[in-house]
Amino acid sequence: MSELKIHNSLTRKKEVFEPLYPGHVGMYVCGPTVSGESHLGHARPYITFDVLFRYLKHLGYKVRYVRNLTDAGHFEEEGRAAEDKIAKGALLEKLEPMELVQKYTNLYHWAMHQFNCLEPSIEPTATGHIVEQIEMIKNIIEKGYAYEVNGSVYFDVKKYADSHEYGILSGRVLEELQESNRELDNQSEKRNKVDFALWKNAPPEHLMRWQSPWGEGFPGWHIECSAMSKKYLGKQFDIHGGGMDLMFPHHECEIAQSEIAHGELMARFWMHNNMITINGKKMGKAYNNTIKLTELFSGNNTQLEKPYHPMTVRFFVLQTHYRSTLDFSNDGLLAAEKGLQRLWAAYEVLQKLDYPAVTEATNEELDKQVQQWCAECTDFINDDMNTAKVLANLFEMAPVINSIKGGQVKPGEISEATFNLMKTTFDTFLIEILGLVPVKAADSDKLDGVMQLLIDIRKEAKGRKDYATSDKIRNQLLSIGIQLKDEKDGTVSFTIE
RNA sequence: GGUUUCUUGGCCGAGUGGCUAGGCAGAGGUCUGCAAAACCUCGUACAGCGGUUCGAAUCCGCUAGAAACCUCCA
Repeated sequence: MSELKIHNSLTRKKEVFEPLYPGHVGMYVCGPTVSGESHLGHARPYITFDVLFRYLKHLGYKVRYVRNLTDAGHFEEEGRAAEDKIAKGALLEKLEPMELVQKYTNLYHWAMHQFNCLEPSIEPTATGHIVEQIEMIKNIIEKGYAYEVNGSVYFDVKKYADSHEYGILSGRVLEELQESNRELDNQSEKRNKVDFALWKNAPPEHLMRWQSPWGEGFPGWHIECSAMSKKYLGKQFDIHGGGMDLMFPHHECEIAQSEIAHGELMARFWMHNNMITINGKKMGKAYNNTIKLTELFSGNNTQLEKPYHPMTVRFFVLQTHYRSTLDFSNDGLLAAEKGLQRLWAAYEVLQKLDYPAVTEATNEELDKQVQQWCAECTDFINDDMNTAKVLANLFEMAPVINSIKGGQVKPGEISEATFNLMKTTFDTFLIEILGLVPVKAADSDKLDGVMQLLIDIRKEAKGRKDYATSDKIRNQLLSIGIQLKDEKDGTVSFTIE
């Protein structure tokens, strides 16, 4: 029996996972900024960590999964700024930040639901924890690692680096960062260009602002995660996850400010999923190649040949290891769509099969092979969540399942126990851990009745060799996405696209 | 400019020293009224060059190409 190993970005090695407190796991994942619509890039981390959340629960841990919503910051919506100027008098026409937050939060939750991602245990918002953030900043100032300039507060990275490892996560070297020739905003206020803001003084036009000991302003970009993770998971917790692009500077800054405020390394395991690329390029505003999730599901984007079902996307994501880049393409998704369909078909067959009570397998080799495939699923998921390999093994078993139904494998070739193990393995891994759900047609009872009628009519037509009629039924059903399958025993089943 | 990573068969994509990944597409076959579905069989791929080793896709070096981070970003 293998044990769960996780690649820790801190050490860049796979390490055996053991929680800080036996039986409990605290996990924090950086959530989205809800000032815009969720896009394909969001699919990756939240599906990845959903699988981890599911697996940890499967292992029997009591897991507290905290995933924040960043709702404090700059808020603009296309077209809204111009409107604002025109309709200055009407309060309801003005840009109301929380209105946008609500809108995009709803869309994000909807998309996560489509992906069958479990809801996190706590989903704290940055605006709901201004007090905690201010307290934490005060704490850091008291300890002498932050300074105030013109109503803004900055973290003193250089001082921190004198006694701590700044760059421990990202491998950055402070001197090299300082040599960087990039120009940043408010450079003049900072003692060093590597310093980062804990609190920013709000210019008059800034929409979101709060009272603080340093005047009206808003929290810096990194402090919310430190403050909220501490509140709900403690000074130190087990797992902190997020996209690779957050490693620097976001997570590096979190580590530094938490270390000073709480005196401990905030998380023991840091996990980072890799990026999604489109035609080899990272998806992002700068490349103008963003695919929103609503577009992905509707097909309403020039980069898409057709709409893709959320389960196809989830499957597509899980077919690649989370630390590899995942290149998006229509061909890739199309292949995933077909593959998943085949896997579902096998899963449904497995659900319906009656297997005889055979204790001794007559085909010992096959029996052993199936047992091995099942056992390996555990090893693979334990090996830094290798979902690609788990899926590969499930695919290995598809022909066995279909052969039992088709008669190529005789009842008794594998034992009943092995057959049941196969069933359990599919339920546990495909459904429970990987979180894939079968695509169900609505109104299945009535549809079944209609289908049975058509199947009967076709059967009668075939009986009198009226192939024109039987083929018409078959072909027209196919054209609307319902495929008839003539089974060996003469029965007919169907699948809906 | 600095840092890091990647380059696998038609496409996608696992894999870190010796053993078949897997999916999609394609070819042949079984079944079928014909199909579809299902089942069986088929590809000897690891950017190039050199090195280490009994043995390398897997380790080391060089070359070429690509990407990410250094700035909001999942």
